[in-house]
Parts: sequence; structure tokens; C-alpha cells
Amino acid sequence: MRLVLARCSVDYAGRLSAHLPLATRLILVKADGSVLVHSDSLSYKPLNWMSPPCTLSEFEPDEDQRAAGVSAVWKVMHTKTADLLLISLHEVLHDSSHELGEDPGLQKDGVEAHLQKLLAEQISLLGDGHRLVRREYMTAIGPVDILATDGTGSTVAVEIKRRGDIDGVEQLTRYLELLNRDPLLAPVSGVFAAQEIKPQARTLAIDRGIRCLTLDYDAMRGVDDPHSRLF
Amino acid sequence: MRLVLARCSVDYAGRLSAHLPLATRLILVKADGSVLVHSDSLSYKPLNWMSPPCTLSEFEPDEDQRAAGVSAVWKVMHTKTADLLLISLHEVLHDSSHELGEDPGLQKDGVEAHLQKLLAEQISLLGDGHRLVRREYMTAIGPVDILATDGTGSTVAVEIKRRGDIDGVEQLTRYLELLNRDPLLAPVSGVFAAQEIKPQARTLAIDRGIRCLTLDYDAMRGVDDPHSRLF
DNA sequence: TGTTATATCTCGAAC
DNA sequence: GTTCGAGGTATAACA
Repeated sequence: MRLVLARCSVDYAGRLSAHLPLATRLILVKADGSVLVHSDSLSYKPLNWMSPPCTLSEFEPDEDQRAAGVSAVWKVMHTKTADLLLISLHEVLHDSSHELGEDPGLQKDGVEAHLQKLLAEQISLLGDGHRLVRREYMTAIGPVDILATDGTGSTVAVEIKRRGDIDGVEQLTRYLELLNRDPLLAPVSGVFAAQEIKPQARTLAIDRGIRCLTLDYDAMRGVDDPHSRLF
Repeated sequence: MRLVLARCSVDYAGRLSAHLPLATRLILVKADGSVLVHSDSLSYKPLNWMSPPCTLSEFEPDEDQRAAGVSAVWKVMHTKTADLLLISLHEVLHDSSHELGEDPGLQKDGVEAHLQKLLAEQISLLGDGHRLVRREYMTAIGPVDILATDGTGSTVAVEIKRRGDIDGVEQLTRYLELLNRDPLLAPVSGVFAAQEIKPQARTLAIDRGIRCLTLDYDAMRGVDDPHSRLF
């Protein structure tokens, strides 16, 4: 990993064209050749970057560039696409390289898959008398998150999202349309379950006869394992 | 901006729990207090991070931690949410701070807005005799990208995407449903225009009587301004 | 300030 | 390899 702090201007041409005026920034060159340009604020996202696989080559500035104060030009080209990142270096404040070695990678847990698992275990949250048929019930257009039966034995299809958006309602609608063509299952009703359901999505769901269910993740997790949070 | 290269392990607790085992990484502390942890590969995204506003405090390791080789513990807490990032530092290979100053920010051009502008200017791409009614035609459920009339004077609603996905077809369908309720406009036909249209989206569109139009961005831009690409 | 749509989205998994 | 869905999405535009 190479760290360069320098006054620089940057141009990118690829899926869009973008320009960074002259300013002091951090240029990060990783072992895989990828390049990130970061400013001193606005975390997370680099101002400009090039993803691997790519190659970096350094050029001497031409007459005009040297007159403008450019000490070196870096050309970073993507190997597959025609994306190009051009960095014009002026004063270099810092330049160091470091050997870091492989990274074991991030271990994460607890997202939509967890919600699905918890709701399958706590299926009565759908209402009294509900029973789980199966998770990830496969159809021609994809898996239904949860298939269950209600107190009367009728089939219920559940779509689970962390954030219930209009897209999720459309998705569930397509599933319901398909499932209701199966005489062995029909009539199938729908439940749209999410931690948070957007008003637009709720309106659309209700309009289509789909029931909305807000899930309390912390409460569901608390039932499952009261000490699962780190702190 | 502070740059620290160190062997470290990292724990995050917030919307999910995540753990990074001991390895050598770059820790970047920005002027706004935000923190990024980067490995030497996989560009763009930090392994772990904390967004501003947040506060960083350093602690002495306790007995057990010191025995395990921990030289310092950084606790980064988000000011508003309860998100917490815990960095256990072992050997520190590099530690430097730098003054960067304000960044003028990125100037970008050419995305969906540009496509919309170009298609409005080159409305005949929709077919002979088409005329622009207006861009961003407002409705109760949002703006229709382009409203036009065809050779016979019938209304045409155009939805523009860079990548034509199923969502875009659903969106256009909702617009058409609404527009066709207006006796002054009906019948309104639909055109789904994108640089690239996914097969599923095309199938759905055709099934609903929506015409698909693939846009050649470079050609459209070439008509507009032949020397607008950087290289 | 809250909500919606976009992104050089990134990233991973399923097909 | 391509497609699809999720993300601690982030971030800009807009009401």
C-alpha cells in the first residue's frame, strides 16, 4: 500500500466524466493496483477512484504542465473497460509504501436473513393459529421468503424486507399472482413484513389487499437470544 | 487527516455486529472525526468505518488486553445513533498527521439527467413526427421523464433509465395507469428508453404494450457536442 | 428537515 | 460469466 499526500487535480473519464480541481488530497494505491483519492472530510466514499483490475503508469509532465506546476502525471487505466483516471501531481507532501499482507476479512451477522429466520421461528407473530410451511418456498420467478398457513388453513405468502419499499410490494404481488394460479394453493393471501414500512408502500399494499406487518427486530432477537448484542 | 498503519482488530456494533480479526491495516482519521479502516485490497469500500458526526477517544488497554499485545484501544462513537467502533491497536507501523484544507469538490456531468436532456432535444429518436410536450411532466405520483406526442397527436409517456430494469417498467406502468385516467390525455402509450435494457424488463414491457427504445449515449452526445469526451 | 431517487453505486450469491 | 437483490448502502435533489 502506497500513501501519497499531494496537491493534485484529477480527471476521470468512463461511465461519466468528472474533474477535481487542484487541492491537497490523499492518494491511496493498494496492492491490487486500485487507486482511491480521498479528501479530508466526507467519510466512506472516495472523491475519485479506480477499481481493479487496473494499471498505473507515471509520466513526465509536458512543457505546459510543467509550467503550470505539475511535477508528475499518473495515468490509471482499467484493464477491461476503457475507464481512465488521470492524476496531475503538484507538490508531494508525503509518500510512503507499506507491506500489509492478506486480510482475513470481515465477519458480519444480522440482516434480512436473520429477520427471516426469526420470523419463521416466531411464526405466531403473523397471527394466532399460523403455521410455517417453509422458508424460501421456490417458484418459477424466485423464492417466496416464507410460506405459511393461517388459522383456517389458507395459504399465506410473506415477503420480508428490512425496509419495506414499494419494490417489495411489487415483488410480493408478482408472487401472489403466480401462487394463486395454482389450484392446490389458491386462495393465497399476502403479508408484507418489514422493520419499517414506507407510507407509499403501505398504501399500495393495502390497496392490493396485502396485509402489512411491522417487525420489531430487537424484540424478536431478544426472544431468540437476550445477550446477542456486543455491548 | 491522520494516517495510522497498524496491526489491529476491529469490532463494530450498530445496525449489525461485525468483527475484523487481527491484521495490518490502514486507519484513516479525517478532519471531521470520521474513521475509515482499509485493507490493502478491495478498493473503494472500507472494511469498517464510522460516519460523522462522531467522537474518537483513546484508552489504555486493561490487564488482559495488554497481555494479548494491545497497545491502545480507540473507541469511536456516533453522536446521534448508538453505533460504536472499537479498534484494538497492536504494533503501530506508521502514524502521521497532515493539514489538507477544504476540498473544492467533484464536478461531474453526464448521467440520467443528461440522457433526458439529449432525448428531449432529439425527440425524433422516438419516431418520425414526435414532438416534445415537456420534460418532468408532474403527476400526483411523481414526474414523468418526458411527455411527447406521436405523429397522430396521441400522447406518449417516456421513462428514461441508464440501465433499464424491471423497476423502471413498473414505474412507467403506474404513470400510464394514472395518465390514462385523464380523458384529456388518454390514450397514452409508453416508451421505456435506456442505454441498456435487461431481458426481463424488456419482456415485461412488451407484455404490457410498452415500447422499448435503446439509447446510444455516445451517438446522442456526439450530435450534441462532438468533442465532449475527454480523450 | 424528512423523503425520494440515483449511484462510476459496491458487493456477494445464485443461476 | 451474468443476473439479481441487499447494503451499517451513501448521497444528492426535492418537498
